[in-house]
This record gives sequence, structure tokens and C-alpha cells, in this order.
Amino acid sequence: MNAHNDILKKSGLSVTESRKKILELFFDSDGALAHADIEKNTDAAFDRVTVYRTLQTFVEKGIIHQIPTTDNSILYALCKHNCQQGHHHDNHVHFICNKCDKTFCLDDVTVPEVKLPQGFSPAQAAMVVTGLCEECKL
Amino acid sequence: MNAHNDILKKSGLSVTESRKKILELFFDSDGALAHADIEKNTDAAFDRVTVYRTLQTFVEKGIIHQIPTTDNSILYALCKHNCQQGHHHDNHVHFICNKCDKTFCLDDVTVPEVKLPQGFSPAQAAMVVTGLCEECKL
DNA sequence: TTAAAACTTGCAACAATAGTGCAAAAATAT
DNA sequence: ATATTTTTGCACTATTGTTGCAAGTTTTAA
Repeated sequence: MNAHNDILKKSGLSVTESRKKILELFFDSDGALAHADIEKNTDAAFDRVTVYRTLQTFVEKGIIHQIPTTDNSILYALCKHNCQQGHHHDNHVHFICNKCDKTFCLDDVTVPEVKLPQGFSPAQAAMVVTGLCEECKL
Repeated sequence: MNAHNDILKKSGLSVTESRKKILELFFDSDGALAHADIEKNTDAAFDRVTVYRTLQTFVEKGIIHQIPTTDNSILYALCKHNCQQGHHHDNHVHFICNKCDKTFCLDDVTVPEVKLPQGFSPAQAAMVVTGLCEECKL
């Protein structure tokens, strides 16, 4: 009985091969993952549809969160802080490297509050910074 | 000779029906537009491919910019401030309404600076706030 | 421990979205 | 006005995401 299984159980999910493997992938990766990355890293052991559904489920259960991008893809990353079902707290800044295209969750950098114009009622804020990462800057 | 044509010429682009019309659409719209919105609003007068290419070209030339979303779509909006080719300055916050799904460019709300961890070299920052807009809040 | 119930998966089909090569058409330059 | 350059539209292909349903797996509870 390992920690990953516990996460699944706590979320009320059945413990299956695909879920275990995909969750493991997220823990092994330091950055964020796109659907395509997951298919690649599982050697297509699971159906494309299963991957889609697993990701959806994980988002719903607050295990992972989505990261907005401008390139018509969705990136997913582990929710490291206390996310609950239906209520995410992924209020950290994301960094995407222009050179290696890796995405980093800057867990220690929180998204700053901004004052919105009259009438706008905020629920969630996301921030994505692009540039060069440590590796690529050298 | 109108202002829109000048924008195209200044960017070194031929002045064509599709470009004029699509640029006009952006000026007439207060929010951001997705590819689909543009096709709808032009009554499919232009080929889908033409719309794709026009948007790409406009982004390259710094006429419009892309807005990141978490729903696997790209939104585009006019660069109101001094954007140049290859170097965007769309440093304002975007607001997406959860109810009506409209996107607003909050031109007066600039993206705040954040301190990044050692090693990260920022080039651009984007911020998207979701919630309820003026209309939908009522 | 096993059988029933509940849930998850994979397949097939479908739908929507995006990209490419190339000939025809339009815009620009001479 | 015509040659050159650029842009467009079509046909085709690729990628990405969704749905229904039967078969398979996991969980529950006797």
C-alpha cells in the first residue's frame, strides 16, 4: 500500500493500473504534463480516451490542476497544496521556458491580487510567465 | 484610405478583403475573439484556412495578441499599446466570465511584477482572472 | 471467499480543430 | 499595363477531443 494509492482512495476513486501509472508520472515529473506527454511516457499502454478521462477525473477531484497556455494545449500539474474537490488552490505562478518548452510550477510564488474595475467579481486568477529557465539561460 | 488600412500597410501586409474585415471585427468588438467567433461574424465569407493564417500573421506583426485559457482554445485581442513585430506588450489582465464566457481586456489593469526564483529569466507575463462580469453578477 | 453491484476501460464511430501543398486569384511594384 | 510578389481557396491530412456501449476490473458486503 503506497502513498499514491492513498491519494486515489481519499478521492473516492477506484485504484486502477492507469490511474496509478499516470499519478506516478506526475510525481516523477518536476514540470507540468500535457496529454501528449502522458501518452508518450506510458508507451500507449492505455487508450487515448482513458488518458483523457483520467485527467478529467483528477482535475475534478483536485489531484491535478490545469495551466492555461497560448498554444492551444492544456497542461496539467499536481496540486501540491490543499486542493479539494471542486475547489482548487493552484494559486502559484507558472513558468514556461521559451527554449525547452518545459513548464514549471513555481510553488513559492503566489499569484498577486489585482484590483479589478467596478463590477468584476473574481473567483480565480492564473498567471503564466514565459522566458528562459535556469538550464536554458546558460 | 482609412485607419485600418494604414495598420496593415505599416506592418508590411497587403491590404486584402479578409484582413480588412477581420481587423474591423477586432475594432468593433470590446472583448477578445476566438477563431470561431470570427468565422461566425464573417458569414463564412472567407475560407477557414484564411482566417487561421490571418490571425497568425496578425500575431506575428504585433497587431493582435493571444490570450491563454484553460479550455484549449486561443483567444485573440487587439494590441492597444505599442506592440512591435515580435515583441508584444499586452501586459494587461484578462477577465473571463464563467457565466457568459465573454473575455474582457482590462486595459487599465497591468499585470503585476513577480519575483521569480533564482535562475528564471522572465520575458513576458500573462494573467487571466475568471469570475463573474458586470452583467452576469446582477 | 465469492457473488453482486458499481465503476472503469477500450473500442468504434464521430466531431471539431488545426496544418500543408499547390494552383488560381488578387495586390503591389515597375 | 504588365510582371512580380503575395494571398487565397481547395483538397487532403493530421491532431485533438467526445460519446455510447459492451467487456473487464475493482469494490462491497454477505
